[in-house]
Amino acid sequence: MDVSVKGEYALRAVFDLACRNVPDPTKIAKIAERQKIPQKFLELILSQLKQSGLLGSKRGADGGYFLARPADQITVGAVLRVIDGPVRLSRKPIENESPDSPFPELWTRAERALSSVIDRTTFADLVERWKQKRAKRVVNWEI
Amino acid sequence: MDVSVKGEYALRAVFDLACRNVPDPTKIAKIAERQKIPQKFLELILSQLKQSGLLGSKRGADGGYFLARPADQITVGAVLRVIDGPVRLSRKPIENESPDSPFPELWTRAERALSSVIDRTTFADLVERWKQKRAKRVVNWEI
DNA sequence: CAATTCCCTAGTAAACTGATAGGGATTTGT
DNA sequence: ACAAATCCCTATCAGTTTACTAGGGAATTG
Repeated sequence: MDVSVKGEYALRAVFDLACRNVPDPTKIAKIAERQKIPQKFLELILSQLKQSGLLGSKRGADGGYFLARPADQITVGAVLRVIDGPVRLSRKPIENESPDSPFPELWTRAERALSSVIDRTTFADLVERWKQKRAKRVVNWEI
Repeated sequence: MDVSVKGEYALRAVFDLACRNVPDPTKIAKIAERQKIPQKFLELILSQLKQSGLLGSKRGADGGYFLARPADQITVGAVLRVIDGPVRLSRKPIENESPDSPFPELWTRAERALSSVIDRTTFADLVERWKQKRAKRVVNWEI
């Protein structure tokens, strides 16, 4: 029922890329440093995100990773599903259970509720909210 | 992000008790048999549920387990929290993260969404829906 | 052409999961 | 009183998963 550490790393990494919404590639090392993620571990994560089509990459000097589409078309749910697998409460339909169990319906309702948050929240949303929060903070500071 | 097998066993066991809403204790062995749960494993689960106050028990011949309160006052969420720990998407607040991260807010929104399902669904609800489904099925059969 | 970067495959210690084993403590019908 | 039934408790364990680390190979570029 938890998002793994790997999943959180993935979210932080994509958020990092979404923040600087320039098309220039960002190096793994930079992301790892800024987000405090073990670099070699991050390599695996970014590679997975690339293979699933969320990120693009460029090799060689001045290479790096970048968002494969605009930040408002990448959801939190999409990233989590790539890294942590299907977002569900129960595991695949259980065998030993009586066929008319009351639980499958419960699970679908729970999953819909969850999905309504993570599949409707894009990284553009996250960046926007984050900027607003920062702005507010600065104002309070100045007062 | 998954409910463990142990968690599902716990739900099935409590549901089993909620179905026969008599105050008579039900034996572990009976529940294990009906719900197809390894008996020794179920003992651990029921013991946990008892220590957390959701179930009561009686020893000796004609002993067994029973609901500690009416089924409409026991939620799915309560059972899951006892067995699988706090129902949350992210683990406890992460240290290495920048203090004004956009994620904590996301997690609370997700948890609220999840909670709105599992903490509002009681075992009385589950039993009722299950009975309605059975009834419907029988009607369709007869047609 | 050599430096830089991503890319790929393995390995691995520690924790967690889903059990099983073996008995001990209590109650109860008789 | 006593033996059977039942819950109660601790320990153990194989298998899987998690969170990394290691080491190099492949592509790109200045």
